[in-house]
Amino acid sequence: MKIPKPTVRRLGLYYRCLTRYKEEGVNFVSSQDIADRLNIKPSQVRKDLSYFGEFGKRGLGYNVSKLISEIAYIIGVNKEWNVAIIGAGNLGSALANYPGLAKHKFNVVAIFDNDRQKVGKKIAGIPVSHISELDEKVKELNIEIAVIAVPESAAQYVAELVEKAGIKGIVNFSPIKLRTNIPVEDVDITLSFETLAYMILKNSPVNIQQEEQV
Amino acid sequence: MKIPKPTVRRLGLYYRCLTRYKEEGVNFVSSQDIADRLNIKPSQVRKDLSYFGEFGKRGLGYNVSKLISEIAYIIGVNKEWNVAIIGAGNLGSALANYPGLAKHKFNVVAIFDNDRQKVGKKIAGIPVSHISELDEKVKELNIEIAVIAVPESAAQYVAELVEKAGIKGIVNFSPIKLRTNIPVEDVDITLSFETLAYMILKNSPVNIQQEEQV
DNA sequence: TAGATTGTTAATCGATTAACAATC
DNA sequence: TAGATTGTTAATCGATTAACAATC
Repeated sequence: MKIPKPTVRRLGLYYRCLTRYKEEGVNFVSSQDIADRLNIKPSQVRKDLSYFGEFGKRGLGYNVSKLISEIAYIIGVNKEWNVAIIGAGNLGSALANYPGLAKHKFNVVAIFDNDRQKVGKKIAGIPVSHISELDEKVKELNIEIAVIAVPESAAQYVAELVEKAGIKGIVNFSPIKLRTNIPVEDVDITLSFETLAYMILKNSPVNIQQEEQV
Repeated sequence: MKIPKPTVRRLGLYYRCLTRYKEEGVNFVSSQDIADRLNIKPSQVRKDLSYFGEFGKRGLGYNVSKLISEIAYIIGVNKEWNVAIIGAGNLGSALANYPGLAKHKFNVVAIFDNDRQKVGKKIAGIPVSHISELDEKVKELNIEIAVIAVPESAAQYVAELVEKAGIKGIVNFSPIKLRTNIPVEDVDITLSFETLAYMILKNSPVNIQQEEQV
């Protein structure tokens, strides 16, 4: 069955929401409870879960611990992932230092750059390797995910190297659409700022733009 | 007229794509040209632009320079935006140091934290202010956008402070859904990794999960 | 049993795409 | 004029939501 992309993304949100409920000592929740916290509709929650099985009890709701482990299994959060960061610039270093990744079992185990000056230097305790060592390190360290944090001009080329090296998926921070045969998730920070800028302009009550859009 | 959210986001993509065409010395492009580079359909491009006006010439296409300035005006890129980062942790410092923002005229002019230890220290040349100075600095520096890079537990509270201070929009890096009356753009890095993880699992040819989803 | 809440169907809503007359 | 490409309508596709029988 075809699973809608937004459903997959929401699965991650459910996972977190349920983790919070568990921390609060709650054992059972209804789709309504989850929906309220996430600002969505309860039928959305039930529909999303129904793609993967029947996890609830009618009249009762969902067992929090059980649902957490079901979702963890579906989205692969029950597994550790080894991650390589390509590009040891500002963004790359930031991600290597970001504790949120390791917390979710995405372990940064290698950092690559094409600048020989940077090779050998440590970022977040990890020595930077030259990009030419990619194939070797991917096998050695069992790397499955690559983060692309290189300038736009190098991104497509790097994506191809990454795919050839046998990496299984890419989180792409560069602002271009990569052409690959492996899955890519785009995180486009600048685009988010631009979208926000548009929404702010549209929001302002006194605004020439407003007129044009009506 | 109601503009679809995806259209607004694509406007940013068109802007970049056109900028590249301009750098390449191209004067006119067709919707087909743009669509090819972005992996979308030409009718999508024309439809998106049509929400805002008639910018092309039939038989000829679009004047690159003219379309760039039209889109810049629509999404507010022709304007400088002053940005405050709330949270001087790893993510906050990374964003302050990220040159991609200033390049797109999103100028980080202030950084706030509630940790007195950090106040006064400089990040990317900007001294960290205590969060209690928010109102004052927002007026003084004409801050319109806040970046929320604080832990989950503080995010909603900070969002309310930000709104009260008169900031017009939020880019939210915390993993919770903020309840505000001003526009919010969510950048959920961990969620992107999780979504990728799911896609990788689904992609693997030999996989127990695969069975369940069919 | 009565009340609550699921899982699922069908209706609705919104976004994408194809098709084509208009026109450069 | 002939060829190309727009702007826009209508058809299609996909995702969300309401509604409700099933059932704990």
